[in-house]
Amino acid sequence: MKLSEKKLKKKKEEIILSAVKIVNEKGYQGATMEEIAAELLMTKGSLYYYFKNKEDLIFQCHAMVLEQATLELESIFNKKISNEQKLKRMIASHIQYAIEKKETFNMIFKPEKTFQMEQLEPILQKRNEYSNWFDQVIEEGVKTGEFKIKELKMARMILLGAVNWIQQWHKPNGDKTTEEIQEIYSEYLLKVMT
Amino acid sequence: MKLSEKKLKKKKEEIILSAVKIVNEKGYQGATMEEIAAELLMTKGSLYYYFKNKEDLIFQCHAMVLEQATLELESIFNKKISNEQKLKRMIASHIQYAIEKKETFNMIFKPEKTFQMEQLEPILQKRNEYSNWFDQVIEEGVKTGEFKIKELKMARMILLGAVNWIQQWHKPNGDKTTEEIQEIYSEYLLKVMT
Amino acid sequence: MKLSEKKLKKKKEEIILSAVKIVNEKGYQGATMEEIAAELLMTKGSLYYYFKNKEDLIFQCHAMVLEQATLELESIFNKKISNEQKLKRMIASHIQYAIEKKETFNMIFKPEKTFQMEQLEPILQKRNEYSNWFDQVIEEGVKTGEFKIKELKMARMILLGAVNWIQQWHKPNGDKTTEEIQEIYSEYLLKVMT
Amino acid sequence: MKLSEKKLKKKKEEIILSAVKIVNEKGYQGATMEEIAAELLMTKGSLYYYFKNKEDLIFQCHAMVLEQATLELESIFNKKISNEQKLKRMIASHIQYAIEKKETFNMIFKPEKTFQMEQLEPILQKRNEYSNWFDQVIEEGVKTGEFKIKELKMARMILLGAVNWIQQWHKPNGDKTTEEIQEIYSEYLLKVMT
DNA sequence: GATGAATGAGGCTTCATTCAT
DNA sequence: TATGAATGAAGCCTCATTCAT
Repeated sequence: MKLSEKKLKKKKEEIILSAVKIVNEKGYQGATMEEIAAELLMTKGSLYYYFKNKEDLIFQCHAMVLEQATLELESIFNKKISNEQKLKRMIASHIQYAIEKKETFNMIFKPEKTFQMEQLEPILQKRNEYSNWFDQVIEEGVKTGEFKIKELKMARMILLGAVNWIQQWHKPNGDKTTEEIQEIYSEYLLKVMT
Repeated sequence: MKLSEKKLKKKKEEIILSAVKIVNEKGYQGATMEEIAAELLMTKGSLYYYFKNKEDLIFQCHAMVLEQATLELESIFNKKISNEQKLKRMIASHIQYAIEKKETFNMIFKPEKTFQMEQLEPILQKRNEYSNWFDQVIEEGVKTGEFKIKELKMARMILLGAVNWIQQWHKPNGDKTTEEIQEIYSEYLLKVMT
Repeated sequence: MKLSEKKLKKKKEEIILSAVKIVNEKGYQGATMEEIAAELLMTKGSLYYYFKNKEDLIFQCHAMVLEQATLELESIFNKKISNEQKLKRMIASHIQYAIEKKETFNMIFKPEKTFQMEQLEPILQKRNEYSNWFDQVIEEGVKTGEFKIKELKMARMILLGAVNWIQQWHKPNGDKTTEEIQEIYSEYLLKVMT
Repeated sequence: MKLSEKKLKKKKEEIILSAVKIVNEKGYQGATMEEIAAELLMTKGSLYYYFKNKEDLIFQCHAMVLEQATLELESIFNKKISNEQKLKRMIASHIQYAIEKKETFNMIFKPEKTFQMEQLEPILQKRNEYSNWFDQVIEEGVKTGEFKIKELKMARMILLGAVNWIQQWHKPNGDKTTEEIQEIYSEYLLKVMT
């Protein structure tokens, strides 16, 4: 039945969203099934109808969030604009996640050491996929002469690290708007590339 | 009694070191008093002679580590070298922590959301002290014309974020030595400043 | 409605058979409604259409199994053969249950301590009915002089105990066939009676 | 410290005894850590100071009980009496367990299907050790001509089965004393051997 | 100072049971 | 009739904390 399947999927997603929220507030260990369920006005027992156990649930959180973020990067990559522009936009996209979708963002870049090997592997792979879009743009940019760096990977690491850090200090009502931050960061970070 | 006080302090430090290690491996929630004690061939009961409770212990871990790291920055700042050189050395010092003293490092820059407000405040203050040495060097550099940036705080954030990120990807037997990483990072990051 | 009643009864029996199987594998506590239902490609919710609750279902398992086994003994008792022959055949029948219908057999002679008094009573009564056929044959045999024992009940207990125990050690591919076991057991056990 | 070790051992034994009792009343699955602890006026948490988990506790129950029972058989075997006498006494010993130490007895002869392979193996071995003393007496008896049976194992199985069954029907205030039961059973069962 | 032992709260998980559809 | 979904009680287990010795 298409309908019931859809419903199931939707519910799963709701739960995942709730879990993402709690996990980002409290971390993997700190998040409790109780709280995740309470957020949705469910009882914790119900969660086990949808997910095998806590690890499974948290794993699917990672998977889902990474999926979305990666799609966004991909679409930027496929636009017909200069590599410099692409990189700027990617940085902006990433910053927006860090600031405005703090919850989902943390999930991507705070690799908890809580997964068994079998589950950890696919996550790391998906994370690589995500980073890969940055690498590709930088590489292209180097080819076209827009960027002038030798240590590609290092440059990418600096870039991601700098941007990820934002959510450590950013506060909703700070003295800079999201746009300003995006502007300043991309300006300064592009300096690294040139 | 000077002697017994010294002994007490030494013991406390031993415990803190053990705790730092475990916390960085497992996180705040994951670290157990049992394990922290076992590391020192003690029983967990004994820990409560030295620390009021788990939170207190972990708090003092942060305090101690930050103290040390800050002293190191201070000594660099007081050397008679150019601001560019100072910044390079600070970055190098920070990178070394991130790579070779991973355990203590994490403690500085992974602010767990586990502290009550009373305890959190002094930690944040100490962290500010640490960051402050970076700010001061950058500010001096701008004054002398070595650096040319308007957004001081932002630049410092980019710098710290980039460097902090290292320990997310660095592996002991990677293809770059600590020195190479220090070299590349300070080169690329100084580009931001100029 | 004859037809729908028949259907209902058939379905109930199917469920009972499934339950018998699972209970004998896992015990009362270990058997789950989920698994019992899964065996029949149903969902556990459906079971409650046919049975009031788990206890009721398991109870009816016992009832059904005992019914069948008792009928078998009765038919042996009504044959025109010597009491010695009858007893031999009853032992053989019981052994066959123990070996080849292990699942149903366990149900008869592993009295779980899970029933409330109201439910337990009728089960014990039915079990008595079953045992009674043994008693009657032995009694008749004593009257005719075929058997020579004073403690009838004790003798029957020894007999049943010995035979019930078979399924504790019997393995499908052991070095004795069912027939051999039936032969040896009835020979040895008849020694007790004489 | 000899003393503290002794205390520990004693406590463990107390817990085991409590567990044996509960398990025999409710079975492995039915017995709860809560109840086992309550019996000793402890809290369930404390049990985990002495045993790794439920399985470990129950396993040690089996081990302890089997140990004791086996020692008893061994001492009978080493007496200077006829094999017929030995067998009679062994049966009596076993019956006494079945009747008066019901709780420990069940543990020996109700092989729960709850142990992992690693734990199950040593238990089965110990059970074999126990049965072995019966085998040896029977074998010796056959050699000396006291017993006249071909199927040794079968005879032993009949014997054990019959005796184990006692506790299924025996009630504290029945019309036979333990001594009478011992008398009748050994008389009837020795018939099988001759 | 140190520890063995106990505790109790809280977390994960299972499962019989219910009920709207 | 059947089921998908939800519930809540109960069980196992962990662990910070306490305290008598």
